[in-house]
Order: sequence, then structure tokens, then C-alpha cells
Amino acid sequence: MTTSAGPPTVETIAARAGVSIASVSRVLNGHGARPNTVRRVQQAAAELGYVPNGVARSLKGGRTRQLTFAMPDVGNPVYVSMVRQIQAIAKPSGYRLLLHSTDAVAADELDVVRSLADRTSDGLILVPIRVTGEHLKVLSDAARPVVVIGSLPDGAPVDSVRADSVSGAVLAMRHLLAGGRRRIAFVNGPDDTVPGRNRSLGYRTALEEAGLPHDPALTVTTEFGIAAGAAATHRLLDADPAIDSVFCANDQLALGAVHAALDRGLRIPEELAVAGMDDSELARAGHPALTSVDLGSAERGRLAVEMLLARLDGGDHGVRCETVAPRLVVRGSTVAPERAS
Amino acid sequence: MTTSAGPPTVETIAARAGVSIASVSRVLNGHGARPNTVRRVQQAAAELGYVPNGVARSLKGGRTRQLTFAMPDVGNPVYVSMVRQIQAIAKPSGYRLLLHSTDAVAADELDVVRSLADRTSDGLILVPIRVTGEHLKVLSDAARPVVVIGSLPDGAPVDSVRADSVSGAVLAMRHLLAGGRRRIAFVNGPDDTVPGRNRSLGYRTALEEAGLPHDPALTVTTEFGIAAGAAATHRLLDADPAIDSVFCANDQLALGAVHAALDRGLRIPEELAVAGMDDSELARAGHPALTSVDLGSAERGRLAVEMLLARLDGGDHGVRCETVAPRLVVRGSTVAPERAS
DNA sequence: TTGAAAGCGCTAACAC
DNA sequence: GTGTTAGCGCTTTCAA
Repeated sequence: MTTSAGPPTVETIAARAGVSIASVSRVLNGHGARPNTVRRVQQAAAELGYVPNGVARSLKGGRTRQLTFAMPDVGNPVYVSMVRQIQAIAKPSGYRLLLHSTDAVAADELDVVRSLADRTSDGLILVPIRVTGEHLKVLSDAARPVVVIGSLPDGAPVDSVRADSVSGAVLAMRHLLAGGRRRIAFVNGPDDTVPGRNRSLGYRTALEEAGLPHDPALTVTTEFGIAAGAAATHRLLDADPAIDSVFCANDQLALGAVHAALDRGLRIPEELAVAGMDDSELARAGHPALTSVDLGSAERGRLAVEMLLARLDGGDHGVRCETVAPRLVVRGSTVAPERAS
Repeated sequence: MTTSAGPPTVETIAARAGVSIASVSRVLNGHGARPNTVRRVQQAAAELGYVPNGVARSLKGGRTRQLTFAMPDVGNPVYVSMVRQIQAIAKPSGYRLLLHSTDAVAADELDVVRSLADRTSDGLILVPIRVTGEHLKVLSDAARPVVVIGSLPDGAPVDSVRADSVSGAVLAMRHLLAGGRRRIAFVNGPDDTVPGRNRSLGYRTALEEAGLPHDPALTVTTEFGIAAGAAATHRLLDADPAIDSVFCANDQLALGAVHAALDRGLRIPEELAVAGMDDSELARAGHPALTSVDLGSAERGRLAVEMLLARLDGGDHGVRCETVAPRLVVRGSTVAPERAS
């Protein structure tokens, strides 16, 4: 029986209420007890401002009520919208959210998965930058349920949620083509990633579909970023002034393309149409606002956390793999508003 | 002695290495042991893929190595840049980061502080939406160290980091005035908050400094958001076409002002200059890019986490209160580039 | 140097 | 309905 030092524990309450610690626990967890006992325990707890020690509870129960979300970069709007959804669902379900930035380092991704063995988190949502064989190995003997946001090879024993960036790119391209654009440049991000290759595939697919030739000179690969997008667009337009539209791998690049066009005195969308991807907050920032393809980052976040919660609730169903459909959002950067200014 | 069920524990390792659990613990924590013992324990641990149970460790040690960051909205770029800094510093210091969105609900803010008593987190960085008397009361008997990002009354017994939005607003206003602007409108966010009142104060201070009258008709208060900023600006310009510049309480509002101006066919910055605040990623998104005042959100995040870590490292110094100086970032929305297009 | 044992705060099985 | 007690996995005295 400790003295009054330190915060109150079940023992403190028990002493004050004149009951055993077991009764304290029962009352506090809403299990049966005589009304008189209930009253005394609750009063003692209230008077002492008792708050159960969550760590002790976790040790006993084997669950921490914590979820981890690990992604490459906290600042990226795409991940921010995932965090937002995850947090919005995890919180009312009684889970805290642990945030982990892997800084796009593969070794760090592996570490997060391995560290599930420290029992500090009940489950993990991981957005890997690239999936290696090592990833698959580590993922398949993770100590806790994991849901991957991204593309996994068929048969990987891990739940996952993926975007469909091929169709997304096709959607944007069809829209440009439908608007009469014929010389469509393509500013892609790094093309050694799965999404990078997929967007490129979508671009070529849509051209083929329309019976247009694929001119490699119209494609530029660059880092993500507004400045990079502007530079790439300048390069494209310098080489080929006949370009009538630019399709960009994300909104930052597209914003850069808009800057470049306006700096050259081109009118958007009349002389140059620009389309981006992600439909982040940035898409609405520019003027004209960006036409963009929503790859469903919020939706992917929502699905991922729901799949994880289902696993945690003992769902022992087979491996799930959901694909989120892209959605084209048309704005002023590709289509002039009805009433011209 | 448990069977092989469940993940390995100190006991499993001890059995395999033929030593006591105490020796296992010592070796694993780098305390002295005979070389032979060290070798056997390490080998057993490696073979079993042992990972210490973090929860048990926390229960014993009284520390979780977790920090909590609670702010009103996960999606707000200002808080995102704080998260980024906090995470960047907490991680190498061996702390995990728990994210909590209060959704701007004061009761939720109080709950986060109170829940520090559950020992689930070693410390808290809180961005309150508004500080009430109740906040001060709850904060002063928090169970763990807390650092507040925001303005606290003098003498509050809590570490804090604040922005200087009065000076920030003055900075932007002086810049507009120096550019020859005389009829400066002001689009403020909700003015029943401390920052709201401060920006308003800065606006009036700068006008007075310049010997200009304060015309209440030039000020509009509105919700944050691009659409709200555009609507407010249209209203202002409808009422007074002589307005030559708009100072906005944040970048979203400023972007809205830019949209409104361009929709009316006004040239920026020649016919209308626009300045924002926060210098978020949005400021670079528009064309022309926004002049904005950086209120140091990244810097505030950095300071807050450092103050918290100092507290946790046993620093029992007095209450600290740091103020971060604002910084004006001039871009095309207030000053035309050298070479006009 | 090492092992036995206590105990962090809690929940739950078991006996009364 | 209530109390006693074991035990979650770990670290750390205290003896040997």
C-alpha cells in the first residue's frame, strides 16, 4: 500500500472506497456490482481524479488501441488527405493515430513493419515508395495486421488498397482529346516507380485509342515540384510551339506548366490546356483552376483504415485488395467557362 | 515457463541461452556481463528474432517515448508544416509522434490535456483554438509536460511559443504602403480569435503609422477559404472600385482575392496588389505568386518540440515563452517582375 | 558476474 | 457480489 505519492491507482481508490482492487476494476469497467459499491468506487475515483494507466491496461490486454500510419512525406497533400480520413475514422473507433514519416527510405519502411513486434501499435497502414522482395518477406511475417496503400504483386498475403493511375491518366487524356487537342505533351514524375510507369502507360494507351502517333519527344520526365514543372514545360514549348496541351503527373507539375504558359503569354485554356493529377487543394489555388484527376487519396485512406479495423475486430477473411476508381474533375485550365470575361 | 506460443520474451531467450532473465535484460541493455554470456544471449535473441515488448518496458520505466501533437485540423498547411518539423526532430530523439485532431472543439482540447494522466504519452504540444480560463486550469495541473503553440496570458505556468501576427500584419501593410498603395482593403478571418484581433490591430497600426485614416468599410470578416476570399473581395470592389490593394489574413483568402480580381479583368499587381499570410505552399501555387508573411509555423513547431524535449530531459528551468518573428516574402502579387512580359 | 524475486498498474480467473 | 491472487514482460534491487 503506497503512500499518496504519484497519481492514484486502483489501489488508492480501493483503499479510499474500502473495497478490493478487483471491485474497483469491475465498477470502472461496468461489470456487475452492488449499487452501494458502485457508488463508493465512483465517488472515490471522481474525488481523486483517477485516470486508468493506459500502459498497464495495454500490457494486460495485449492491445494498445494505437494505429500507425507510415508514409514517405508528411507534407505531401496526397498523404495529408489520407491522414485526415484515417484520423477521422480511427478516433471514434477508439484508436489513437501514430504518424511515421519514412522520408521515402525503403530501409525505414522495413523497420516500421518489423517494429510492429514491439507491440506498441495494434496495426499499420503503410504507403511504400516501392515494393521489393524484401518488403514482401517482411510484410508476410509482420507481427500485427498491415494494410498497404499501393500496388502489391498478385498473391501477396497482405491487404492492400490501390489507385488506378492507368485509367486516371486515360481519363485526363480522353478529356483533352475530346476538347480537340491533338498535340498533347506529357510531363511525368520519376518513371522508375509503379505510378510513374502506369501514368505513362495511360498516356500512350489513350493516344493509341485515338489513333494518334506516340511522339517520344513530347514526353519529359522530371522531379515533382512547381519549378520543375515550369522548366519542363518551357523546354517542351521551346522545342515544339505547336503543342496545344500538357498533361502532368501531378498538380504541382501542372501548376508549373500553367506558370510557364502564362509567362510566355499563352492563354489558358484557349492556346494551351493543362491537366494535372491528384486533385489536391493546389488544383483550386491557381487561376484558372486546374482540371485534375482525383486518384481517391481520401477514399484510399478511408478504405485502408476500415480494412485494418476489420482485421483487428478479428475478421479472419481472406486477403483483400481494393482498387479505387479515378474521377476526372474538370475546371478552367482545360475548358473555358461559358461566359468569357 | 511458457511453451513456444506467442512471440519470444526475455524468458524464452533466457531458456535458450541457459541464463536467467536478469542476464538477458542486462545484456540487451548493454550493462556489464561476461563475454560468454553476452554472446549466448545475443545469439539466442537473434535466432528467435526477439523484439522487446515496448508496452512492458513503458510500464516499468514510466515513459512511453511517445509525444502527442494536438491541433485543430490535420489538413491545414500551417499545422502540416508544424507536424513536419516536430516529426523530424522527435524521430531522431527516439520519440514516436501521436497525432490528434481536435477539430477546433475546445472540449476536445481539454480532454487531450486531461488524458495525459493515462500515461500513454510523455508530453504534449497543443495548438488551442482559443484559451479559456478552464484551459489554464487544466493546463496547470497537467500530468505531463505541455507546450502550447499560441498566446497565453502572462504568468500562465505553461511553456509556450507564439507568433507575432501584429508585427506580421504591419510588415505586409508597410510593404503595400511602400509600393504606393493607399486604399488598402483588409479581408480578415474570424475576428473573435486572438490571431484575428491581432491581424486587425496590425492593419490599423500600419495605417495610423502612415497617417492614413481607418475606413471600417474597407474591412471584411469572413470564414477562411478560397471561395470566401473571392466573395469578400468582390463585395469590397463592388462597393469601392478605387481599392488598390487587398491584405488578407491567410493565403487561402488571398488566393480568393486573386481569383476575384482576375475574374473582373484587373491586372495584378498593377491594378490590384494582393498580400496574404502564412506563406504556405499555396502562396507559390498561383500566378502571379503571392506575396505573403511567413509567421514561422515551421519554426514554431521546431521550438515547441525542443522545449518539450528539454522538459522531458529533466530541465526544471522556469516557464519559457518564445516569440517567433514574422518574415515578409515578396512575390509577384504585389510587385511586378523587372522584365514585364 | 549472476540469479532470485519484487513490482510497475491493471484485468480476470477462481474461490468464497 | 466480493476478495485474493496470478500474471502480462520487463527492469532492477538485493544477495550470493
